[in-house]
Amino acid sequence: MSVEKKVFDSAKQAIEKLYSVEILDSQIQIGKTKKDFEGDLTLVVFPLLRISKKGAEQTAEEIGAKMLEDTSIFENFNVVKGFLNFSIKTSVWLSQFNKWLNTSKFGYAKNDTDKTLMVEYSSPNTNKPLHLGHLRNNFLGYSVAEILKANGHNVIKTQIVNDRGIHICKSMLAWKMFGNGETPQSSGLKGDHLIGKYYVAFDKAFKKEVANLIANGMEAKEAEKSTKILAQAQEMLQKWEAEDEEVRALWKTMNGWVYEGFETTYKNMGVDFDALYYESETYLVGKKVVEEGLEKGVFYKKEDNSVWCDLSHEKFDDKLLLRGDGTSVYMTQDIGTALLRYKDYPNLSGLIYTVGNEQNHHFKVLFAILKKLGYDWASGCYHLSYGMVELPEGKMKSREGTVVDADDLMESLTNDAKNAATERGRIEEMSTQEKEELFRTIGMGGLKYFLLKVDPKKKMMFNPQESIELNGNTGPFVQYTYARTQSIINTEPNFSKTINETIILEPIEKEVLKIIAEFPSAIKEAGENYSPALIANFVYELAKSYNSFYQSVSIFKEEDKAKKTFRIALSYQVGNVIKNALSLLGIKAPQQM
RNA sequence: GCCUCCGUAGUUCAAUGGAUAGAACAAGAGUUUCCUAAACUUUAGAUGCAAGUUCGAUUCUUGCCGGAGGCACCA
Repeated sequence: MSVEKKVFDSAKQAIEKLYSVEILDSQIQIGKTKKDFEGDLTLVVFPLLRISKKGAEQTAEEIGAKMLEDTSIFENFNVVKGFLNFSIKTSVWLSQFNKWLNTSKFGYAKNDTDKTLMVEYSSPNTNKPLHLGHLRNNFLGYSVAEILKANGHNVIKTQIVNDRGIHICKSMLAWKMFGNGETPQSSGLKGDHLIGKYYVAFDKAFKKEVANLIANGMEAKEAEKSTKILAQAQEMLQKWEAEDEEVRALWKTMNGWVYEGFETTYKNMGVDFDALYYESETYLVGKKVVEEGLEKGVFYKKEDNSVWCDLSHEKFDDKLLLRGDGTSVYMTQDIGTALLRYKDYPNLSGLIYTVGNEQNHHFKVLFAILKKLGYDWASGCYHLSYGMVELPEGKMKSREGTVVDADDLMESLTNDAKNAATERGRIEEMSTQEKEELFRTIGMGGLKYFLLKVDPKKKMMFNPQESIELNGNTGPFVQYTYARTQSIINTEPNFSKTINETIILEPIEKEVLKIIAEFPSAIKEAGENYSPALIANFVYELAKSYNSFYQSVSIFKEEDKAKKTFRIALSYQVGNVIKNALSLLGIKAPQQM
């Protein structure tokens, strides 16, 4: 049982005895004591004044005295206004510490195998390479999946590959028109970048044609609808839907190039998937469901043959599900994808969509439609909505060339890490290969931490000019702290994992223990809130306090053997917790740097 | 027009309705005969404005000001 839980139980018992009432757990507020006050844990007594019918200080004194009398874990207590601060006996902390030392995967919840969650992330379009926004998405989705696993759930990582549609045809058409048979091999370009080049080329040609039409006296809106090149792309889409052999063959080839490129990028990112879904397959399921829904009267048809869902009871506008010509829209595909997933995994108790907050409305509507179709599992669907990554000049727009490319950014950070490590690192005796690995570990650690330390719900700013900081509240700072702990362990690998519980601790040592103690609740809260940022905040606090300890306390020069052993064991435990916390963020912890 | 979200030091981020609003970067001042100075210590600096609810408000409510996103036969 954790110290906090012990205090909680003690407080509850004391209050119920003192005032002869039963109280709710929510009325007992216990938190860490703020650092300017004396004590370890604090009970806020304000909510209890109605029960005690006494002043704040008097109530606090009464409860404190009772708890001290009934429970043996307290050293003493003090009262400041309505705050009851407890000092916990050092031996209690050390006894906890001994338990942690001998627990594998300290902080992780037990695996309850009956709960399986699916986490969707990434889900790119196959017409252009991945960018900074995708990085936030991927790191977030991957990390949330790891955090949910640490909370004892089974997790299936998935994505929906948006491999069909007009945007794909645009790249294909431009390649046919301007490509002269260029391939990744012939051009030396990564497949996804090659396709992205033709997506941009399409847009250029399209804009040029529009400009010509306007110059010849056409209205702007009219001109945008009248270009030959767009008509050709639409024709290509129709051929694709009709399974025209030539179009399908080209589509397969070009998508193949993109997948090859993506594979490299995902590998560099360190993310992976357990199950893939392709829009080219799921949209057909969606169409079928919509047609069935129409027969059952869940949806309705307009005069022009288009199919709609009435959502007035949810106060949404009606939603189009099939166009007049029978083709599907985004929503149709999403219905099909969800359905297919629950068909493939009937035991899913939740489906988490990691998608940007610009689609908040889309997902509300999707879930409402699924409910209307009568699927009970719809209530387990959750939109993990995250904020956009913004640049100083505003939002990234791929067609305006203001995107930060994922491959470029990862490479540039690895390079920054290389410069920093060559200058400051302890890497002389490493092989070239080990060095390369380390640079990547540090660079990616910096990038991932940067994107994950911010509350996912909030938008965040990225300034390419300033690049990503490697000092301060950063991934490499935490990684460095880990390397320090490993250096200690390597000096004395055979230390005892049983600590004498009667030793006297320095305040900073107790502080480190208190932070370690919070790891289990950090994992729990991060899981409940789908927030890797909580893990990042936690591990930063831990690293900071350990560094402070490291600076002010000598380990190997300590003459008291019991204390020395404790300090080595503390380093060991801090190292373990840092390593595990970082792994929840998808970040590697280097042995030395 | 309607709806949703966001405004915290110069900048980027924290703070289950709780104590004197925390960090980092940038700025200033220090710490290497000692286990990794990618570290540590330290100074200065902030809740958009106005009301309300509360013992207590960055947090809840309302209004205003400022910013972002959404409401498509786009994905």
